[in-house]
Amino acid sequence: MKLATWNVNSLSVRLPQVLDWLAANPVDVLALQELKLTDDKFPADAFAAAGYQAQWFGQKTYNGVALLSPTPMTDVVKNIPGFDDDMSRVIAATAGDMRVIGAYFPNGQEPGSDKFEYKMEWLSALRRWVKEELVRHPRLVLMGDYNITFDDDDVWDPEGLRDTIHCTEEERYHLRALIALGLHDSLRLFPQPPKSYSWWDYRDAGFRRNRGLRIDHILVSTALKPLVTGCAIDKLPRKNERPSDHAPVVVEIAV
DNA sequence: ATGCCTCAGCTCCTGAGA
Repeated sequence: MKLATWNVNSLSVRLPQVLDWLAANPVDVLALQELKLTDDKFPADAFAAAGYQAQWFGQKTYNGVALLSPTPMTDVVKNIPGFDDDMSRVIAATAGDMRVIGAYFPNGQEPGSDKFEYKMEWLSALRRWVKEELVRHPRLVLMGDYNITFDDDDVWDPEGLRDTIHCTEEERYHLRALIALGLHDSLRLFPQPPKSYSWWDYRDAGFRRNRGLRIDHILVSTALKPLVTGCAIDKLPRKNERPSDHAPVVVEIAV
């Protein structure tokens, strides 16, 4: 199975690019984040014509997540059970015998802000739920835009950005706590080019200068880890005209 | 320098993203 995650920063704008990408990169599951559209505007017909069924959870202007797959997905869950949230950030489904969670983690804006506090609460709730999901579904993939870097290797300017948003110890604590549940960072299971990032600021020629962050991750459960045969960031779509600021991350699992 | 892009929308500016 091949699975991928991509923050498209408006599906309305990026739909042609997503369809092009799927044509060149057939996958079993694609998780999308930042749809920025309401459910009634989701282009289900366009994906169906391309051979993909969809489950989606939209929201006006902000957030919004979806899962695409050529085969039916079941047991769909939207957002974190038991965590009251007015933002559409999580969609989970079973594809084959694999549980897939696509998530758009809160940005957090700035340490100490209300949005940062919400991010911490959201992360705690996610962890409680994923812990339960892992019991029910040993074969589990948690992928999406985490808005958190693991360490300095994920940051183009570790000194300049130390303790800024995406790079704080509080955020990284939560990321390590997810790992401690029995999840594994797919990308780091394989050698990668130095300075591998998944997001680059639109401003100041961030992509051209490779001033980026690795904040989009695919975590796999311990049962899946030995079956993972590859993981990579696909920088090609970032070179498109009118690109998303994020690049897709792709994992291959021998199941 | 609370900006430098990009996107949505209460659209010709503002808020948010990261």
